[in-house]
Order: sequence, then structure tokens, then C-alpha cells
Amino acid sequence: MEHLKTGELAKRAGVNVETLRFYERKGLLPVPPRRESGYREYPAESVRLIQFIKRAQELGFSLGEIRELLALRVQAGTTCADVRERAEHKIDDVRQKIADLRAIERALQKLTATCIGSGPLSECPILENLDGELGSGLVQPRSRQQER
Amino acid sequence: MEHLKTGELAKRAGVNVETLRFYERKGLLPVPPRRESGYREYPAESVRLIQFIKRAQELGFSLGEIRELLALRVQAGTTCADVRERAEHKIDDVRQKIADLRAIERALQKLTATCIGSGPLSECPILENLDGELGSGLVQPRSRQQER
DNA sequence: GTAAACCCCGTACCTAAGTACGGAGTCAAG
DNA sequence: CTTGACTCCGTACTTAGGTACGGGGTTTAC
Repeated sequence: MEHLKTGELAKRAGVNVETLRFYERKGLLPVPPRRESGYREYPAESVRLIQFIKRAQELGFSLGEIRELLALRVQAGTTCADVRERAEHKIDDVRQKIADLRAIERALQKLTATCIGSGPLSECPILENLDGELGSGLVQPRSRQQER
Repeated sequence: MEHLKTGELAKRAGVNVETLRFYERKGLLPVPPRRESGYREYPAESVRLIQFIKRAQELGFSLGEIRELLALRVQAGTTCADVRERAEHKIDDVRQKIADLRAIERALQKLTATCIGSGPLSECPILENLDGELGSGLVQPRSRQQER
């Protein structure tokens, strides 16, 4: 089997059928070919694409940003230099996210390391180290953009 | 100066005044003391707290999850073991996010590395490497939870 | 060849996370 | 001691990201 109907794709990717239509409208999912009946026929790779979208969302990318990420793939009428630059921008973004997550990870680790595992919370003094650690890693406000 | 009024806090933290009230209602921001007039008086540290919330959001945590993260600080009536366990859970989450972001970073890097910097996109073959790389790092569907 | 299970589409509805509004009280600078 | 800026609160609106509905056509499994 090479192409999937909406229902199959939705099931495999773990999303709602309506979500597929929604993504298509939003330009995240390339419009698939249709059979005469009007039924969509998705290539099997669409599963990964959708899973990527879902995961990217959980990493804090908006659908708009995800569209931009995906746009780094194809798209005619752009120069390679252009793509390259956009990609470099994204890399900076991603690295900042990683750095911030690591700060959170460290703070949480400090927590578990000091918190031996019994007794009431009042005897667990590290429970204040969190926000000293966090909140750094903040750069500029990072304008919550939104395009299209 | 030791305490801030809503407007000052909002400005320093870079959010809307209404957002503060909103966070307070949602239990993210501890309810501050008031002067007789009813005006809120926030401690100066609230700035960091709010910035943390904002940043955590950009890393893909929902307000509910952020509340949980913050709850790892104080809160009576819980044992240390309990806190420890929740923290370990969060650490797993965070590590998975980091791993996924790294996969994205690698994919983007591959892009910039191969894409030399000029010529039309059609001559830029790497623009397909993206989704091979991505979409891995996916574990289980990671139930999009939502509590409270 | 017909019923159950799918798919189509447009439109309406929902939740999370804010934002705005507006009437009334408060503060502080002149 | 007043005026402009700020605060209060409740309620309503908005935007992003879906979800649901429902009337009608299509497929597929008996």
C-alpha cells in the first residue's frame, strides 16, 4: 500500500482527521492528490511529517514557525543564500532553547540530588534553588512573532 | 524600593498588567499582599518568576506544567520523596526535549553546511535531508496532558 | 446490491492563554 | 486639593490551535 486515506493517515500519525484538514488549510501539509471521488491520497511519508509537526509544537514552535522550518526544504524562487541565512537563524533559536532547557535540567537535578527521599517537605531546603537557576538564559524578549 | 505595583512589575517583566492578574487567578503567581487601598504589592523577585514563566512557555511547557514545575519549590503536605519523584519525571521530559532539539539542530546544520550560499534553490540538494533526520527522537505519543 | 464505514465540505464550537473595557476608587505632583 | 496617572474588579473579546456536526457522496465487505 502506497497511499493513505485521511483516516489511515490520521490514525498512524495519532491525530484527528480534522487536524489534517486544518493543517492543509494552514499550509503545513502539502495538498495531496485526490482520486476522482475527491478522496485525498497521502503518501506514506506524511506520517513522519505530521509527527514532526507535533513534536516541534511540544518544543515550543508555533505552527507559523514550523511552517518556516518546513519551508527550508523546497520552495522555488529563493536563493540558497537566503535559505542558509534563515536556517542559521533557526539554529540560534534552537540553541537558545537547548541552553534554557539545560538550565532547567540542572535546577531539577540539584533538587533531586539534595532531596534524599523522605521526611516532610519543610526539611527539604533545596526547594528554593529553582528560580535562582532559572530565568537566566533569557536573552531579549524574543518577540513572539506570528506571520502569514 | 522593595515592592512593586502591578504596573511596575508588568513593565519590568515585559508583560501586560492583565497577564499578572490572569496568572494570579491561575495560581502561577502567588497572591501578593495588598495595602489598605487594595493595591497589590509584589516583591521584586516576582520579575524573575514571570520571566521564567514566559521562557518556559517558549520551551513548550503549558501553564499547567509550569505550575507543576513551580510547585516543586514550596508546598506543604507533601513528602520529599514525592517531590523527588515528580522532579525526576520532569527531568526525563526536559531531556527528551533537549534530544529532539538537538536532532533539529543537526538537521539545520547539515543544511547550512551543504548549502554553499548562492544559486537558485533548485541547485541546493540538501533541502530534503530535513525530515529524514527529524521525526526520530519521537518516543511515545507523550499524552498531551492537561490538569487542574 | 446494500449497509456500515469512510470521506467530502462548510460552518460552528471549544480550550488555552491572554487582552481589552469601563466605571469606580487611589496616589502623588504641582 | 485637584488633576492625571494608576489601580481595582468583573466581564467580554481575541487568537491560536484544534474538534465536532451534519448532510451528502463513496467504498467495501458481506
